[in-house]
Amino acid sequence: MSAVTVQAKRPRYRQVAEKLKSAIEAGEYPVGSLLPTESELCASFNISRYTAREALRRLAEMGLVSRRQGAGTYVEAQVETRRYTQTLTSMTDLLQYAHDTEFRTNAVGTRKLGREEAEALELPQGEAWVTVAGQRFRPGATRPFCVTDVFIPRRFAAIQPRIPDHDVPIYQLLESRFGITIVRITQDLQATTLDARQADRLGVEPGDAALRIVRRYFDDSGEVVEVAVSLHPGDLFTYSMELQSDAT
Amino acid sequence: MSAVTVQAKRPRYRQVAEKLKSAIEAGEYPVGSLLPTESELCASFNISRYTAREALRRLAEMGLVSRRQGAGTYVEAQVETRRYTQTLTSMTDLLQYAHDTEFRTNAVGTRKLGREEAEALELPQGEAWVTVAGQRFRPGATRPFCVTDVFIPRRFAAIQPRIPDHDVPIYQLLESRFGITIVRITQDLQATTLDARQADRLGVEPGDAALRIVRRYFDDSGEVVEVAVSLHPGDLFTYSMELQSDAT
DNA sequence: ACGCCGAATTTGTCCGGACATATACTGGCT
DNA sequence: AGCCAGTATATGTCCGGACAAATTCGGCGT
Repeated sequence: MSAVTVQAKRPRYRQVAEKLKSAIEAGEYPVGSLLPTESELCASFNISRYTAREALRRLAEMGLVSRRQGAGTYVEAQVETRRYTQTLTSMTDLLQYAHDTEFRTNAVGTRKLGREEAEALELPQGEAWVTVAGQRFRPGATRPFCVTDVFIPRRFAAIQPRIPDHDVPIYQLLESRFGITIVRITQDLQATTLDARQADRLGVEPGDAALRIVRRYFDDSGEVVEVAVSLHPGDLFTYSMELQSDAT
Repeated sequence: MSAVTVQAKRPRYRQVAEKLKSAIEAGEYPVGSLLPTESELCASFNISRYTAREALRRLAEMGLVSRRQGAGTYVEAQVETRRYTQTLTSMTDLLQYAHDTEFRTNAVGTRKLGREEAEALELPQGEAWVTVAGQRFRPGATRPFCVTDVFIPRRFAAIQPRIPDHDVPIYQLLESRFGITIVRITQDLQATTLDARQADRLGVEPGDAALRIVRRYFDDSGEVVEVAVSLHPGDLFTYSMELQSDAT
């Protein structure tokens, strides 16, 4: 048994990938520089092109390199950053309430935002927005666990009639009605104290704590297509999320 | 020009992948069933095994199928679900505060959890835990924007001396000291009203609203290795997250 | 100086073949 | 009936070769 075949249980392309990874981490190939070409790797490691390509593919999947036809293999990062990702398979995971909850629309209209309101939402004031206000109930509950204010740019005003009894999220209405694709969502969560009007809508006492969630939906051109502000009484709602580390 | 070569610009393996994807979506291959073997695909599509494998690899990357050596290719899902993912590159993204904030340790000790406490954290009572209490300050601030209680299983008690002036998150201490890898993190966010003791630690008034975040860190065997409970005054802290849709 | 064109280079696609390894199945034995 | 070994089958690894397509770059002409 020769010393070269000590770690022989792992496939060849993996061994090559690990060697290249170590070399990158050691700074032998700085970020931005080119890795050896496939044929050079074939020669230096005495492997076929298949094996070299498979090794490079692994590095690309790890995010360490990127490949461009005709150009070569560029080093993108010196270390493989461990990442934690939260994956939302269904929108239920985002909204955090089951599909069988009941939504009651309180008001639908169009209006310009006042200064305070616009600043609080970081939206341009002076523009007209379609606004929707509603409450959400768990089955059989008398007290809502959520009140929501939704703001939609005026160019989508045509969906207004379909809002009052919508049983899918409004952003989905927009997607199907206007052929939009939501590619980015931001969420801000903050604890606030309820004022009299908010407490009344939630059926709790003024001064109680509530979780305020501001969701912004963006389409592929980066435009805001919906802003939703939700208030949840502290005793009725918990926002849960789970993060998995990306396995290598 | 024949009708077969109409969509000729896309590579062959992609065309095969799309055909198989359509067949899966049409229910031709139900979830749980086996897709044709590679050699069958080679025969029916008149392609080489390379092309068949490349097509199947794409399907596997989409999550539609899974492959097992010796067994075959199983259908995993009927449709490619659009997913939104939150990616945390650095832990700063998870903890939501910059690295230059200052942590002051108030107390480190070991104790058994009382009934109430254990139930609130969903941890087994009766066991002894290493506990750490501290505050976190923004640079130059006199009021903390966060007070934290950390619970660590007793088998990690050896890190206690390194806690008081730690400048990296405690979970990183555990990882490097005990060779653990955190593979899963859960977070629960809820709005609460501060009692007198909590308000005092935060330097605010009792009855104020606060954001309560419970973080649980799990290692690769599924064991809890750390539980951290943070309280943030509502006026000083917002938890922001950004979700991207997975491009196909 | 500037742009265009062609040659060299590099990765992408595709083929045929071979052997390794994991899994499932079958039949015989206890 | 249940266990075990052998066999068939499926995917995994690896090789050699060939052509396609994208990129780069130098040289040529204007």
